[in-house]
Amino acid sequence: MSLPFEPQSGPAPLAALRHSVSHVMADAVLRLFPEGKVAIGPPIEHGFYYDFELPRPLTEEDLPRIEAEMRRILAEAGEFRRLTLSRAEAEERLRAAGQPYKLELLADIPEGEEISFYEHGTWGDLCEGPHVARADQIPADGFRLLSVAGAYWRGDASQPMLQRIYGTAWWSKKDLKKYLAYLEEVQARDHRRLGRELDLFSLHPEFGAGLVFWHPKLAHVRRRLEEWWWRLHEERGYWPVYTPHVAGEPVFERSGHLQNYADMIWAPMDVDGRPHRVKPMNCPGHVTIFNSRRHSYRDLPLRFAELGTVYRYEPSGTLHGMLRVRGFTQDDAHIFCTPAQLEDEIVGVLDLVDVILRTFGYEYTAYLATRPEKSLGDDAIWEHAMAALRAAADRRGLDLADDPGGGVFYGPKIDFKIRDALGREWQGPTVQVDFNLPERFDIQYNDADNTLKRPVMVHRAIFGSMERFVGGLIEHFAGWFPVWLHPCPVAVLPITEEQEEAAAAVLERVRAAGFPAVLRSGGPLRRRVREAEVEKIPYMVVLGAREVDEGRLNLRVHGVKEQRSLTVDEFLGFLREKRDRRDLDY
RNA sequence: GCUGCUGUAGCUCAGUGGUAGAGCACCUCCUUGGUAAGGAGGAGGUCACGGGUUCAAGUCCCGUCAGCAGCUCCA
Repeated sequence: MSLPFEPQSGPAPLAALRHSVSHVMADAVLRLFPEGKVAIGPPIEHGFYYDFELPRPLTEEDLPRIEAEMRRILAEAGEFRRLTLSRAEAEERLRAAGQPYKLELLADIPEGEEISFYEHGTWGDLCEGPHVARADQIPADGFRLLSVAGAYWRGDASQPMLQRIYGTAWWSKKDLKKYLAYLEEVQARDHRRLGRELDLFSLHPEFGAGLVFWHPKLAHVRRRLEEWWWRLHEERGYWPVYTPHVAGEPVFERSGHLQNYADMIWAPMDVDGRPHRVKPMNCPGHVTIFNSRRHSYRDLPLRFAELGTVYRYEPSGTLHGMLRVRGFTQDDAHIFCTPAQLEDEIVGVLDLVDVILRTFGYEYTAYLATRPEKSLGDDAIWEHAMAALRAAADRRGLDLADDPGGGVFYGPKIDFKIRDALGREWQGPTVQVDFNLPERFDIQYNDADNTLKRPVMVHRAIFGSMERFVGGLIEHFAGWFPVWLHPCPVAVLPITEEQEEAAAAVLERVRAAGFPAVLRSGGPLRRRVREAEVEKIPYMVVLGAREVDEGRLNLRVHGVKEQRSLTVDEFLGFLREKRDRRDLDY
């Protein structure tokens, strides 16, 4: 993740600063809670955390107190000293300090490795370092404690839950302020907040947690995306299919989903005495269509596409707005091809991924996820698939980072990570080769030599889920959708009642050209301009007596200082161009 | 799912165990306005839900549901 500013450098790497601040924080927390136990406290991307076991839960109100204590410590701490101890000495010291978690960490240090402590003032901690040299190098106004949350000891859900304090630290107050401003920007773009403010979507517990209601404006965005998506797929030889949302349980036993992911599938419902399930995936449906007749090698590759809505029973604590939900629509497709066609098919997918991601201004990185420990299929077939993925990426000039062992049990894949306007990374498209499902459903084609062969299957999704992708777009664009997606790019504002008729005529023409628009009359213009701006409407057409006389309109564009005078035709031409080129700016 | 926090008007939030509040949004009227908040009035509440303590609960206790910050998980 990259930040929109270049942080100042200091006498040590930022990570050393943050690590040191985390030590000072642990010192401060133990001064306030002498019976507390400390666990781990590493530097992280833009700050640090430290995990504690404390006699009572911390609240946000404790953070300023801890910060104050930290500043007291900094004033008197002096040097950060590194000392190496023998294992016995270290054990003795941690036992005396009553620090069971540290003793566990010590026991994990392999024999023969150096055991080091870092001390400042009266505090010492088992630690590899590195740290700053002296406490006075830490700017007292360059750090801030941010939040408290639970975290399992060693990240293991069966271990005790500790309390984690997150903080951030920089070499200057200026950088800290910039970072806090960045966090505020992240908050201001939060799709849940914009979803409410702009009336985009809602969630309703009485319908169920994690089920999204798309309000008209966001539904418009989605429809535009879907229309474009279908056009791109039809141009590339995909065929639309529709498959049922519910299936008898044996379908998911055969696919293996029930055995492997029972927890993630919604509870069964009884239909005519037989258990049925709501589908967690679209692939069994697509395979079933493939299998409904005998295929020739001449049919391949066969590409089935569906905006398929699936339901997965995600744990309650993981639900998050539109980004992590229990019902969502995948932009799913399955390609059935011969092993020899695999590489070309993957090239086609990589090309489509690039076309789609570039349109939104997303940068992306691709990862090749290789064979995991637990997996199916023999080595030769894995090798062939990985070679195809690599060769395809190579032909596209796409660099593949490695994700060793990150593949799914049924085959290797390429995953994309996308970077949004704030430099944050999101889970992006995925292309997966599958050897398992063709096997399980015994799918075949009749080859040129009149023998039955097993096709290879490629799963791929580009948006991933409409919910997650559109939620991400809300944040990426901060609610300012580009013209081609915008649910209402134009507000027509007559200055007085005198211009209402002319305004209505302009409104009609804008709408007829395919752009949603609203007419807002009554009350001061200032107010209506503000309201349209708050609603994130990029184009305001202002009509006063002057404009009506001249047969022109006055155009106010978001983010542009100068107003423009245009005819309606010029304005519509301008809008069409923005739309058809899918421009990202206004 | 786990830990902690939170749940009061559509939104953001005040509210000592004793008659339910503000700003914004909404509605009505006035204002006819030149590029980010004109004025006045009005309506709006099962204080998340279910139990309990108490003469009395928005307020204290327990449970449920949901949301939030993380953790674990995400075929």
